[in-house]
Amino acid sequence: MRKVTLQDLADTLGVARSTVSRALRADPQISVATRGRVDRLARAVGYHPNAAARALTHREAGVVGLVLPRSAHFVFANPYFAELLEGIASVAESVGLPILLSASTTPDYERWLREARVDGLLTLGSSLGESDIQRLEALAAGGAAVALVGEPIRPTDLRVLVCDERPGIDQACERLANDGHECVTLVTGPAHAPYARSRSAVWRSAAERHGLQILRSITGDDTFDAGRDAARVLLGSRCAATAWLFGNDHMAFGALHALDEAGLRSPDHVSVVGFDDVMAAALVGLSTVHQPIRELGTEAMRALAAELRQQPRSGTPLVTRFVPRRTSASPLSASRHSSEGGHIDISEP
Amino acid sequence: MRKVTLQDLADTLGVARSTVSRALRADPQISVATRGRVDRLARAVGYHPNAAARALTHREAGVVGLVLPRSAHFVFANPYFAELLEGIASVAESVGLPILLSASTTPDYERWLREARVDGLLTLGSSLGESDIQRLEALAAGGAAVALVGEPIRPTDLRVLVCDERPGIDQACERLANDGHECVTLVTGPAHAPYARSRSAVWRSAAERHGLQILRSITGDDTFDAGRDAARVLLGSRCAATAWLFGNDHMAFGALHALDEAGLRSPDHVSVVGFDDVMAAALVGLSTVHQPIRELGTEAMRALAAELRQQPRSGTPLVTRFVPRRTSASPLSASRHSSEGGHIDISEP
DNA sequence: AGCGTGAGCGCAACCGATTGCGCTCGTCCC
DNA sequence: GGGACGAGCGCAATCGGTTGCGCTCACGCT
Repeated sequence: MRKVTLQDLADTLGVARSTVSRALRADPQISVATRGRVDRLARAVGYHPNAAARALTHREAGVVGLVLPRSAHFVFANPYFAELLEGIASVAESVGLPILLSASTTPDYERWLREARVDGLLTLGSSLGESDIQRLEALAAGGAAVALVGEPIRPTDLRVLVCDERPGIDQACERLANDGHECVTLVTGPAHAPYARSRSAVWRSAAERHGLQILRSITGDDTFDAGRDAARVLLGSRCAATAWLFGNDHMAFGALHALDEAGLRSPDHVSVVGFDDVMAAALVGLSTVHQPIRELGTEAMRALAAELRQQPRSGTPLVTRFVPRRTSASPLSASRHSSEGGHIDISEP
Repeated sequence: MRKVTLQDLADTLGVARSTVSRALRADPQISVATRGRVDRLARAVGYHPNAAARALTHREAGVVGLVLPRSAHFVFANPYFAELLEGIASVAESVGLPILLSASTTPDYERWLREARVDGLLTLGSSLGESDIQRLEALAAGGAAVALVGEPIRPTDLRVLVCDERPGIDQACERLANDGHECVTLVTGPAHAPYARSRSAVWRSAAERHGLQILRSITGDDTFDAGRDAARVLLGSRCAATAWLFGNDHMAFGALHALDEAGLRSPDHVSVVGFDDVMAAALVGLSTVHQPIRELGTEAMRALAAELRQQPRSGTPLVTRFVPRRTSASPLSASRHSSEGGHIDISEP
């Protein structure tokens, strides 16, 4: 792949490099005649300006970094991220900002900024620790363009994109209460993740508001397996809860699988409510709190692009809503065992 | 984010730019004393060499492009790609080659090569057309490093990574035949995609070898919906096949969903066999042809990295095998309707 | 003292594109 | 016919790092 340069074009046309450059950028101070010759030749030989040289003079890479949380396995196994990435990728393509993928847990992305390899960062939250967030804030405070999606934190220099979890969660609790539920179990993300603590708190307050008692509270690492294991524990301990509330659909799916393994079915044995409403939720009939995941991704990418272009931008607020499906119903099944109290209430630290 | 340059370091130390550069690269012709001073200062101010400038002199970007087939939706919705990406991303991280994501259906990747934005391309097959492949071959013939994964084509300048589909498919057909199946249906990917034609041909020859008659052959676009629709058609037409063979798990899942909708169950009504063995397959008990997807991704990335470093590399051959699970069994169910022949055999063009 | 030697560093060109400035024409006007 | 003017283009510096080459010393040797 012999790369053709501006100088090559200039040489074969017998003009200066600068003339070719100006002609290609449609500079009016170049005659239409030469511009035509230049354009034709450039097209003929398939000339494209060297990205590195361009980046050097323009002082911008024209690339944004996408920071994935945790391992690649964690991200790609979770359908929530799949939809999020879909939204992000589609906008990235339409605004012409290629995405550099940071599959690392290590702060590679910080180096990328310092190397000017990327102009900004789009960070996917939902498992960042306090320290990660502080690091990002430091970068943003230093003038870097950083957007954070799905991480409910105090407003700072970061562009934070979230949707309001409260309406959907409130609706879910209201519905459960109306259906006759009184005791529930909460299974949320890791206690060290701010996002998980926030969501957990929202579930708690909504439950309390609607008179649902949280018999037990479990935290997992947001994976399918964590949901499955939590369900096994609950089944094994004969918990009296008539509904299980989850921090995300992925864990809820794990729980449904555990129920299936045990020969039980939701909502007959227990109602199951997720959070996210990933596409598969509709397929398996999971009752869940709908979150416009794709929009979350597109809005985040658009916000970042706007910041890079120094354009102001008013984001449309995103909001959640409860979507009742098969896995939530009245707790009327006879297959439930009532407990005589004494269940341990594991509240997170 | 004030970027600190080599010149800045040189100025504060009172030495030449070149000295700083050499010191940082541990050039022996720089005294240990100055090297120490340089290193210390560089670390103190958090210096990182500008990626664009480096790329310009080194004549390589240190980045590889990842070309996703079709739309972002198509890719991220399919668990096969999730696992593939997982493998690719993990190796990319370990060999220090950032990934530039081409979410585009348009040949952006070609521009990236010409702009020297990437040093090589990793292309995910499984839905490329003839013309796409020819374009890639042209790029490779022009000296570009191009790897193609999951696309069984004739050997060329491309590094092609596939695993041998035949053993697993043969085992599947053998098992079905042993279980007493005689008539099957084949549902594979789009007829215009070489990979799909190849896989279809392998299924056909294996079926023939084991005395399985292919009553009907349907092509879909490899999506969940395509599988669901194919199943609906089959259910509606009361096809006599006792087993449905799929080109991938994703479509098989769609079919299982259609069966569920119809109040039917596999293998009671019909045996279902997929291809890929994505993680979810084990969960739902889908009988399928196992393909080491993650290894496919890691091997492809490693092969590309080796090519970029001009290192020879011998890939380990990857192979498939049949994994019987719940959805395949003997065709003994009474709920099946025998057909009186006359079913149309839709063979692809 | 004179010379050679080599360690240690600076000068400057280069990668490829962009851009301010100045040069060279042709044209028009008085 | 000579000067002013502007269209059209070239020169050269610049972005930040890399690298061949040459320069400047201190030192050791005869």
